[in-house]
Amino acid sequence: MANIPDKPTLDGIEDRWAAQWDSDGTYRFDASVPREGVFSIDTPPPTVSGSLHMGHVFSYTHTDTIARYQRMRGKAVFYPMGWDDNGLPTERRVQNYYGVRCDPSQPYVEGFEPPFRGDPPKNHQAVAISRPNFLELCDELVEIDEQIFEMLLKRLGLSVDWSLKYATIDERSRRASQRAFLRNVTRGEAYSQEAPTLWDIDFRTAVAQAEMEDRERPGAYHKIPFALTGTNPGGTGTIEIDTTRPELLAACVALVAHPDDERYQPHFGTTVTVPLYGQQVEICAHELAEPDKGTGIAMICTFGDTTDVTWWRELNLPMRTIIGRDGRILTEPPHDVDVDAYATIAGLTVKQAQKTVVEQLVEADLLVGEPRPIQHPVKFYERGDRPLEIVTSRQWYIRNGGRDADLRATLVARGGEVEWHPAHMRHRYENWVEGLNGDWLVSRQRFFGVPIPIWYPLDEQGEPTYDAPLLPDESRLPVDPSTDAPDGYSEDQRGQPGGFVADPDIFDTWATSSLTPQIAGRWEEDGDLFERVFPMDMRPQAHDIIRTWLFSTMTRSHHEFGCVPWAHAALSGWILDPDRKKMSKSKGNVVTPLDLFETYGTDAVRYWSGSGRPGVDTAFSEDQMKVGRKLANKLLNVTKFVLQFGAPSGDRSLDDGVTEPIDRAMLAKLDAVIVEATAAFDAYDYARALERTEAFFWWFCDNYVELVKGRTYDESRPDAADSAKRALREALGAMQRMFAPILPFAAEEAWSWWNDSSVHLAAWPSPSGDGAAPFGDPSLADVTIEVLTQVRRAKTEAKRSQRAAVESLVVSAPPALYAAIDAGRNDLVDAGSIRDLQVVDGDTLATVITLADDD
RNA sequence: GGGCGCAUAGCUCAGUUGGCUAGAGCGCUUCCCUUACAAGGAAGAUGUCGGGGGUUCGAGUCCCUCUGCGCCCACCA
Repeated sequence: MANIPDKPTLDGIEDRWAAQWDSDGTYRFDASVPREGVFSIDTPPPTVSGSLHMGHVFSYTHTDTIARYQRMRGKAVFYPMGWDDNGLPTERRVQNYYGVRCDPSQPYVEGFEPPFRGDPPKNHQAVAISRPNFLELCDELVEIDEQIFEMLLKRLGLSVDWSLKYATIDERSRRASQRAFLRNVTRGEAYSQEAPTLWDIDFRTAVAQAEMEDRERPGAYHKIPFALTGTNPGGTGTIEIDTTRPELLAACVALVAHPDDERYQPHFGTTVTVPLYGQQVEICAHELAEPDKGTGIAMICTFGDTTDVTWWRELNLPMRTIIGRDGRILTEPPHDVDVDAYATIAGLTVKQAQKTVVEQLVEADLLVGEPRPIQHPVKFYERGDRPLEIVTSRQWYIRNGGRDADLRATLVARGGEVEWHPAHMRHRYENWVEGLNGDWLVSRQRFFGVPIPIWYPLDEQGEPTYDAPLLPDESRLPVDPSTDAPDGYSEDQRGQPGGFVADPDIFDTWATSSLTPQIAGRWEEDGDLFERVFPMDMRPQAHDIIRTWLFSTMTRSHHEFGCVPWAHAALSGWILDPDRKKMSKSKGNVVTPLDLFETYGTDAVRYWSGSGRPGVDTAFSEDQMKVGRKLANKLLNVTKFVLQFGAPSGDRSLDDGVTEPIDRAMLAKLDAVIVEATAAFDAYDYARALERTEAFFWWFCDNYVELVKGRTYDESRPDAADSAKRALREALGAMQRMFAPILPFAAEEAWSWWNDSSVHLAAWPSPSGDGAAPFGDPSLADVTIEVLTQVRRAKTEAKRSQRAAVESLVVSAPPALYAAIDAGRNDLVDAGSIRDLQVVDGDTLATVITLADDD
C-alpha cells in the first residue's frame, strides 16, 4: 500500500503501472481454469505495416474494456495478441522501405545488403532480388514493426497476455494454416480449378471477390457496327453495339441480346463479322442482356468483365484470350483473328491498345459518332491502382456457399447462432453471404506467405497431373513444397518427367487469419488449452471486414468443427475526422496515438474511445480527451480527499455502520448504477457503463461529497462521521473498480493508495442492498441537494463566495418532504454555512434565503 | 435495384419495456483562490426532439409516410 501523495498526478503513471503489471503477470491467463470459468477473445491481429493509428486505439480499447470487466467478474481471460504479418501489405512495405522488388528468377545472394533502410528517394529504381533474399527482408522489417506495435499497445494499456503472442507467418500459424487446408482438401471442401479469375496486373495475382471494390472511373461508349454475314436472313447490313472497351474487339466471341428483344430476335443464331479483326461470331440470346442499355445488344469478350464470364460459361462460347497477366496484349493472336490487324496492338498495354484501336476504327469509318464519355463503376483490387482484368489460371478454392445453395443457407444460419453487438450487424453478414457468386479463392501468386502444401506428379511428358495432388502427412508440417520433396519422391525428381512439381503459390492472408481461434488456441498442438478456449467467447473487429475475416473464420470453423467459432461478435465503428468524413491515413499531418497519449494521458484517450458506442462511427475529438483527462484527474483527487479522513473506527458492517439516511440514500443510488453498469457490460456496451458510472461520479463529487464533508470532519459526532467515512469509502471503491476497465491507469493509481493488490484483479462491485431490501431511499438525498443548489444560486446571484454565510434559510415544503429535509438538515447547514434553518409548510419546495453581510 | 443505420441545444451525443417542467459534456455568459482538485468550483442562457399523418388519457419513445445524410451489397455492356 503506497502513501497518498500530497499532489496527485497522472504524469508518468502509464510507464509505472505497465511495468508493474508486466512484472506481476497481472493479465496472465490461468490455463487450469475449466471452460465455463474462461472468457476467451479472438483478438484481431493487426496488419503490421506502418504505424499504429487511431482506428487501432479506438477498437482495441473497446475490446480491452470487455476483457477487464470479465476478469473482474472472476473469469480467466484468454486475451492473446497476434500480428498479421504475411501477405501483400508486408511485401509492399518491404519494397518501399528497402527499395527492392522480388524477382524469383534472381539467384540468392548470401549476406545481401539492401540499397536502403528507410524511405529510398522517389527516383530510385527498385533492385531485383531473389525470393529468399526478399523473404529475409520481410522477416527483418516485420520484426522491427512488431516491436513498435507491442510497445504502443502496452502503452495503450491493453490487458493482453503477451505470452500468448503469435504471428500469422510464424511456424505455428503456417502449420495450422496448412493442416486446416489439407483437411479441407481431403474432405472435398477445397479444390483447384482452371478458370477465369479476377486478376491484378500490377501485383500479378488472382484476387478474391471479398477483396474487390468498385470505383467510379471515366470511360466512354464507342458505337461500332458489326457487319451481318451473307447467310443472315436479315440480309446485309450492320448491327451496332456500344462498348466501353473497344480494345477487346479481338477477344470478341459473340454478341448477346435479351431473348424477348424483338429488334434482335430475327438474328439469334446467325453470325456477324467483328470489325478490324474479321472473326465471325454468333448472335446469342441471354436474359442478362438489358434491352435499354447501350444499343440493347452487347459484345461478349473473353474477358471484359464478370458478366462476360457468366455468358461465356452459360452459352458455352469459345475463348479468345488477348490480355496477359502483365496487363499487356498477348503477342500470339487468338484463333480466326486477322493476324496483321492483331499485330498492331500486340504487346501494348490495355490503355495503349484502346487508343490504337479507336484510331483504326475512325480511319476505317467504323466508329458511329463520337465516343460518349461516361462515369461508370470499374472493379479494382482494394489495394490495387489499375482496374482488374480477368485471366484464366489454375487456382485453389475453398467452398463457402458461393456455388452451393445448401451450404450458403447453412452458413447464413450459422450467423444466427452468434450474438451480434450491435445486433443489426448481422444483416451485413447475411447480405454478403447471400450475395456470393463463387467459392473462396485462396491461392495467390505472391512470395511472402504460407506456401500451399501441395505437389503434383509429373507424367511421362512432364505435364502436371492436377487432379491427383500429392499431400504431405500432417506430421511434416509446415512444409515449403518449393524446397521440400513429397513423400516417396526425392529432390532430384523435381521437375523431371515421372517426378513432381511444387504448387508455386501461397495462401491469401485471409486463408490463414481465418484460423486465428485455432492458432491462438493451439489447435491440435495443445488439446487441453484448445478445449478450454474454443469456441471462443468474443470476436471483436471492425465492421468493414465482416465479409472477409468474420465470414472466412466462420467458414473454416464450420468445415472443421461444425460449429460457430465464437458466441459473440462485437463490431466497432470507424473513426471519423472532426468533419465527419472517414479519417484517412493519407493525410500527412494526422496526430499519432503516441502524441495523444503524451498530451492527454492514455486514460484520456481511452475515455474518448470508450465513449464511442459499439458499432457506431465516432468523430475524432480531442475535446473528449480533455474531458477524459479531467475525469481521471478528479478520480485521483477525490480519492485523496476521501482517504485523508482516515478509516472509520471500529469493525462494523456496512449495514450496521452506515447510520445516516443521506449516506444510505447515496449508496442506494450507487446500487442502481452498479446494476446498470453490470448489465451494460454484460451486453458488451462499455459506453453505456461508462456513461452511467461517470454521471454518478460527478454527482457524487459535486453534491454528495460537498454535502457530507463537514460532518466527516466533525469529531463531536463520531458515529455520524463514521457513517460518512464508511459510505464514502464504499462508493469510492466501487467507482474505482467500475472505472478500471476504461481508465486502467488512474483507477490503479488511486486504488493502490489503499489496497495491496491490483484493482484489475479485484472483484467487480455488487450492490449493497437488493430489490427486496434496498439499502436506502435513493430520493432522500435529492431534496437536500435541491435546497443546497438554491442556496448556491443565491450566493452566485449575489456575487458572493460560496463560502459566504447564510443568515437564515427558510424552506417551505409539503409535509411529505419533512423527513427528507430532516435527514439532511445537519449536512445542509454545514455545506451551506447556514446559521439558521427553519422549515415551514408549503405546497411545493421553495426557499427564502438571507445572506449574512458580515464576511 | 436490394439491405442497414442515422436525424434531439451552436458542437458531440444520452434519453432501454410510451409517463410529471426533454438531459449531459464541450463551447458561451456571470461569479468564486473554498482546508481534494484553478489542469478547479458555483450558477445561467440556449430546443418547432428532421416534416406530415396515425394509435393513445399521454409520443423524443410505437405505427405509416415523406425528406436529408451515411454505410453495405448487386451480373450496370
